[in-house]
Amino acid sequence: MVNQARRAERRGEALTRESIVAAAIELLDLEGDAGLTFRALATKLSTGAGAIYWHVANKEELLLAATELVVSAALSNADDAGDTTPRETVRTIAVGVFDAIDAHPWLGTQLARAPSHSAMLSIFEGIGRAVQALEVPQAAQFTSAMTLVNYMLGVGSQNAANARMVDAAADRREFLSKTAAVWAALDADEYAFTRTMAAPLRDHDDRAEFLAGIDLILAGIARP
Amino acid sequence: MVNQARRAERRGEALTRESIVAAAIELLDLEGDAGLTFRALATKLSTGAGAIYWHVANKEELLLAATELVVSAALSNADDAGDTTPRETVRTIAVGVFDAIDAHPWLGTQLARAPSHSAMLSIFEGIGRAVQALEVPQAAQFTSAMTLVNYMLGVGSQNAANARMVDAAADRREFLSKTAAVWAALDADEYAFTRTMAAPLRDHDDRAEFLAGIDLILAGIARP
DNA sequence: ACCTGAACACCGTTCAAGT
DNA sequence: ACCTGAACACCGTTCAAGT
Repeated sequence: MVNQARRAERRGEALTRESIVAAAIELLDLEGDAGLTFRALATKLSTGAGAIYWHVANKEELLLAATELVVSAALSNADDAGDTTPRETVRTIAVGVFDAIDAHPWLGTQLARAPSHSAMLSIFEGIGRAVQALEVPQAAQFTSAMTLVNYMLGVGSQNAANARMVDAAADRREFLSKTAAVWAALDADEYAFTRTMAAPLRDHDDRAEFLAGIDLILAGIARP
Repeated sequence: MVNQARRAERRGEALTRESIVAAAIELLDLEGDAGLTFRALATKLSTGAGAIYWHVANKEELLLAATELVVSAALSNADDAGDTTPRETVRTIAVGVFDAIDAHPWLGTQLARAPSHSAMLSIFEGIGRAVQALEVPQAAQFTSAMTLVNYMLGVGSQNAANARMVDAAADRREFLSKTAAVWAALDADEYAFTRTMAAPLRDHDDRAEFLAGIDLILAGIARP
């Protein structure tokens, strides 16, 4: 009886792995990494916390599945871009991952946390093929692909961390200009360089900056 | 009376912020990220969990202090290297951070988690000065320094994650060769590139590979 | 000023019991 | 087969009470 009531609340939809992962993503997007708890998830799905464990082994597996789903969506978008050069392909994949992390900041944390899983492999494969197409010598392909992917990972975790901060601050622009103010006020001797970077920090565009880094690495790859 | 007994156990040493941070680092090194709890820390320091809060605001501040201490030690080592070229300086700083993360895997997670704090600033400053010395044009300095630091961050979080995995596996070599075997067995169409990278993955040296990535970026920076 | 240790409000996960 | 919901073994953090 009580069961039936519960099921009715979720409109007869059975609890499935897919619906659980989808709800987890919604929760992560809305509340951030800390927002995903089995109790909150259970409430959202009108069920008990324990029920989720029948479909998903544990929290790690749930996060892995969420990551995989979001990344594969981003990469299949990138697939449709119809790039004409390998350089463009690298940029498309990179921007795809960047935008996915922008839309789902928890993804940055997640990718940095479990680099060996399937989402990471897909990214590595896509980048690697483009590197091959760039006619990078066999021996340099590993380093080239890894450098690109590691850079993407670094920016991703930065963005995830920044998103956590911005949550506290009112918005991103304000956050950047506050940080820039801190940089500008640093000790003139100890932080001579960083001080001069306050203005670029305040005015930069994250996405453009990210792509500039990709281009820098591509230039290094192309160099004999 | 009971107080006196406690104090005697820790040999009369007062509980200080420094001793707490040092104990936290030991715990993190020995047990990993999950090993640092206020209860474990209190036991190690022969005190109560609540006592720690008189010296440290919360867990985040504690992790920040631990990160700062380890990074500044690594960077001051790098300072003593007596590099002759800016390229060498970049490599020395990069390797210093790499080795610090190698010795303290939790550091990789931590740096990726809170990029705006003081440890990250010190790294950025060191790299930035070297970039300036490379005579990179003003407008490109921000991108150049950020790209290097983000790459270092990406590798760092990878290494932290790998260290977590290796804990489960017997040792690193075994872990790499197992992962390589998985790569080699991937679908021939879907993972054409990654399959060919199984051998490089198995045989590569982390440190050398990391430096090769730094050199790649440096080559891109030097390119007109 | 500094410390104690119980208590609070959470977690992930398990599992007997239900349908 | 699938779900419930109480229970277990943890967390970080607070705080009245002690010295």
